[in-house]
Amino acid sequence: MNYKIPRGTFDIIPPQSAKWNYVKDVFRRVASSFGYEEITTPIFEMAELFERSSGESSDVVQKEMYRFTDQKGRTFALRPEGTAPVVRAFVENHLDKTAAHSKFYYMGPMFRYDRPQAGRYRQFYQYGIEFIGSNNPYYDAEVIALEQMFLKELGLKDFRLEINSVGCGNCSKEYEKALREFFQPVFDKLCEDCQNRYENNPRRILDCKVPSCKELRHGAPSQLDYLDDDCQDHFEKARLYLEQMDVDYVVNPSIVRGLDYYTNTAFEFIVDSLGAQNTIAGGGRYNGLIEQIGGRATPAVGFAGGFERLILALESQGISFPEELAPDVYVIAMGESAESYAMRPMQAIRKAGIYAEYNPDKSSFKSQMKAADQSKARYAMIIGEEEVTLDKPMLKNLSDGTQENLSLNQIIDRIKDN
RNA sequence: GUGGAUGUAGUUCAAUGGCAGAGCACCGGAUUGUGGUUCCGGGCGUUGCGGGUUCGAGUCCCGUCAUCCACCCCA
Repeated sequence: MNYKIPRGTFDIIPPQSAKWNYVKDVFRRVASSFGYEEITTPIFEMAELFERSSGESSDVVQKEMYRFTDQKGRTFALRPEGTAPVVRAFVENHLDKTAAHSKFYYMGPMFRYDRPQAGRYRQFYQYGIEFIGSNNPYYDAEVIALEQMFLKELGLKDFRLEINSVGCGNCSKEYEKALREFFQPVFDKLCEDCQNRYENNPRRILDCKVPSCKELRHGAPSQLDYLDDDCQDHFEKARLYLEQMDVDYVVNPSIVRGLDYYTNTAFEFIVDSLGAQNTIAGGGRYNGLIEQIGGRATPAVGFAGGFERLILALESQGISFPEELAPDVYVIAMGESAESYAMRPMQAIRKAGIYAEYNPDKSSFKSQMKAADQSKARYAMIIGEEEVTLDKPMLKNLSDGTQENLSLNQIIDRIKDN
């Protein structure tokens, strides 16, 4: 084998591809029932789009972005996430001026240079929802309810929703200041990672798994105590709507989003059994992003989910996917004249929308019957010298063993009847 | 980017430093007109790749690549 797939990437081949299509179909259906429409953007954009939107100091920008320059020296990046491109498209198509609000869903590959492990890949596939155009907390609840309905529709069990509010530009900064003041006296006792977090993202100290850091954060201030009146009200209303829509959640004040543009509501859907990479979807409100990208200030909320992790979770829970496609009819022909005769009824059957399978490489009659059986076809259409003379193939019901010589029309009717 | 585990047939796994094997799957056959069971037959695998030690390496050593686990980060 001379060529190998790049690290952290994977092929989606049958029968796995059928599972992916099924999950995508369900997502499309659920998104449509909430009025969301599909948007597709390029998989690469100007690198600056992500640098500005995600935040220069974010891990995504600092070390995970696939950057490249083209023949004219322009710097692009393979998209590490889906929201910034959607917002770019929104602004570039003047939707900030022409639409009261926009409801988008998307799916496609994202790219991050990260060390692969189960549930984490360098090219991975996300689905996402973006609602742009209102600060009404109803929409926070709507996008969350959509994701929950999607997961339930697939039959996923044992997942939980955690929500938080990270506040707006003002109260968020106040809170981080308070956090730094709280940890400042014990700075030397924090682990090395947390000492870095202290400057870059002090909220993450609340998430650290090192026991000593867990001790040190007892009594640390909570973002929820630092929300200003508007943010407080927004969070309460979003929670109320969730309750009214029967969406179960727990408030987790230590939820942090990795990208800089999030405001107010932040949330994650988590499946514990997945291991370290257990967040299957995450998102929140990003009221400042559109203006930051150059559009008119427009509030928005959305989320993204990972197909790999979702499918991993579904499989580990033994959830059934639609059965693989089995032929309706398996065509068996004996002898040269039968083989050429068989083409005509076979094509007619296919044209009628019936799945007919045929394997000319199987030599003996017996091996053809065996193949018909293994294919799980409902019927075998058997054609030999007699059938050619009669111009009536034999249709055999493979589950009860009955068989009968029938005209082409009779065959099609019979198969369509059940 | 850091630490650890593992790489043998399509797959799941064997093989004290001494002839690379088995189950399952797959293919063919047991009178080219009747399928699931059964029986018979079918494997020359760069033992992930490259070096080294040795009379001899799947096995020991070094490097490398990949996967997995944890950290980190996140979907």
